[in-house]
Amino acid sequence: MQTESDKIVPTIADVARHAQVSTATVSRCLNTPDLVQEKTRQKVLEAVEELGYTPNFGARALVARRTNTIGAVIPTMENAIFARGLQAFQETLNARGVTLLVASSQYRPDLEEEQIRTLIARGVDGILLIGYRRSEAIYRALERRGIATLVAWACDPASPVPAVGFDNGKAMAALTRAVLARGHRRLAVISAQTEGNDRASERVAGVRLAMREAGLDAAALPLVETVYSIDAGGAALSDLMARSPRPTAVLCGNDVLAVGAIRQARRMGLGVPGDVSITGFDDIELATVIEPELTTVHVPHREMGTRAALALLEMIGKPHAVGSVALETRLCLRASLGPAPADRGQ
Amino acid sequence: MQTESDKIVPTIADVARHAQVSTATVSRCLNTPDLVQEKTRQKVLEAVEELGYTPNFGARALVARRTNTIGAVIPTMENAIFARGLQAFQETLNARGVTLLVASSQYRPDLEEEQIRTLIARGVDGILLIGYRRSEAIYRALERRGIATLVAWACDPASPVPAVGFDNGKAMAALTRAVLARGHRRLAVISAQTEGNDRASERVAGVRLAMREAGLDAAALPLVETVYSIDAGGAALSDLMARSPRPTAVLCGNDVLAVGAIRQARRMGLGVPGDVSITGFDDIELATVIEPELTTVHVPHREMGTRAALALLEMIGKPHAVGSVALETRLCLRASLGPAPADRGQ
DNA sequence: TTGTAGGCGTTATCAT
DNA sequence: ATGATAACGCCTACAA
Repeated sequence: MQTESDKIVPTIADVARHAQVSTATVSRCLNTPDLVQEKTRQKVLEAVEELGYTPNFGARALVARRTNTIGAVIPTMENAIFARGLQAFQETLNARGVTLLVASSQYRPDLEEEQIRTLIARGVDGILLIGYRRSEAIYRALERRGIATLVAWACDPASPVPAVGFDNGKAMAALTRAVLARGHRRLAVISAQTEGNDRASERVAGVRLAMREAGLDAAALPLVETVYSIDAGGAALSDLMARSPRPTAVLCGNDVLAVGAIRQARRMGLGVPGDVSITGFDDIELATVIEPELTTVHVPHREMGTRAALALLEMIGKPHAVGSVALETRLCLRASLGPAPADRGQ
Repeated sequence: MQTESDKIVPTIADVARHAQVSTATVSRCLNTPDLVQEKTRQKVLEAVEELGYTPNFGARALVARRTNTIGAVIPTMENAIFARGLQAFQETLNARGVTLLVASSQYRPDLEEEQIRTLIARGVDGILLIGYRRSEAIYRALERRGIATLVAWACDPASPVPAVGFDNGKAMAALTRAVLARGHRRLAVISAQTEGNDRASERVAGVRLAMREAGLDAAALPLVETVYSIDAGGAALSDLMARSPRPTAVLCGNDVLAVGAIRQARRMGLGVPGDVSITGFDDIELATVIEPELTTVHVPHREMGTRAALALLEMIGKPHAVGSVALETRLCLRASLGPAPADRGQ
């Protein structure tokens, strides 16, 4: 029976003693095997095996001044979008021997700042952040320590911070044009909270842009901001449909809200798209599960995660600024968007 | 303009010099503030602020022999179930100043072992694992280092490894009984890969158990094992419905597969539950988005994540085995399960 | 090819 | 209440 106090974590010195060599030789066997003779290497590796030795991470980080760790702060994991991108991000890092440290901010700027500081303190070599909007102080802290910083899920080539993302506004404007092309004139929007969330605000701005292009009054656009959930999307739809005049098309800031809106329409006895067209953004699996299938914008989440990982690794290797990458999004026109119903004077 | 070489990470010595005290005093100010005079503390904290000092994690871990880090290895983040539980797990840890290190195994035992070893090397204080099934060697390695280990998403009180989870087999058996009670006699199952996945195998075993209780031939149960995706669930349904005799109820190992099966039934022109009843497991949001809404088993994912975090922290505090916790699951009877169609001789 | 020894940044144990 | 100093485990000149 092994009790707690028995726990023995072997150190490099134990291995050295066991193999009858110096600690330096052990270290070399593990880090630069070719600098040591076949025979001694054999001996050392055996000792390593036998003792179950693993280098102490802290000690190694202390001297190497690198942790082989990358941090990511995302709003929440409980969201297919981030989960999918993050999974790809993680797989890519992992394949290169880099560990991922994840934190979530729950969409709260104060929490995000705290999380970033924690990651800094942990000595991450690089960090992935969602969107640009945060305090200058944080960016300075990162820069001062030479921590590679990359933004994802957004992309503004004008920003000095490199990004791997896409143009939220442009994509939403394109979708809005497709809606307008079907004759809709009374639009409404259900959005995630725009406060402190540049992705959400840019999407709303995209709708407004397309409306202005079409000569509509963008300022009058009915807009409900709400939290991220299916139920919230439903509640927002109820709200909008109670207004007068009723919108004929409701553009949602993401698929989750859109699915909630469709479900609510169904419960209210409204036909989609007969009575009201509904669109989403992201193209997650949900989009083709709902009936009618959802018109949305496809975002290459996995590609974004993978390329973000590669970009970050490159920045760490040679810390000279890499350029931003804007990935292409794609309109997915599905049954939830139809022609505007004939105007019956209301 | 700041170039890379300018990066200066202040150390405790810099702070000490700045505040004209010893490094010991600085350390005390940060860790045991009451052991130092108000006046000097003031001075030190100012210096800390001014230099933007953060203690070096590696150095601290080296001497403290604790990292305040907990690792988790989950099959994938790209799965609402794990994402949700993990999010709660993370929030709870975070509130207590502990950082989460996440790795994913992509359902591959070899990768999982590698990930666990990486986490061990990083000096995690504790680790969360999904299900029990893995090599003895890994459990030994964890035990030898005194790393608190907890299993989630499963719960076998007989195992020496503590768990916060639920009884997959019992829950699935209960659901199966509800299906049988509606007159179904020709059941079939769509499951995730059972190889190396105790949650999946136990669910299948639960179905068989309930069948035997009802005097049915459990060995003859049609079973399709497939990967985790909506499309795969659909393909599996096609397969099953092509067999003779056709099943009247298809029990799926999780909601994602079930939703895929329902969508496929819709595409094949089959009525659910008129022609075939379909059930899931997990009760994720998807379950009430699909039409008809899905009969499934509700699992308290967030509660599981939170309690797992608390249990792990407790184990780290005083390393004497804590007991396993079996959470209750709940049947959610919804429209996708109906009475067995009248037998028309085939 | 291998060994010796100094130092990485912190904390904790002694003194003072 | 504060300061000097010895670990902690590892890597890497530098020496042999």
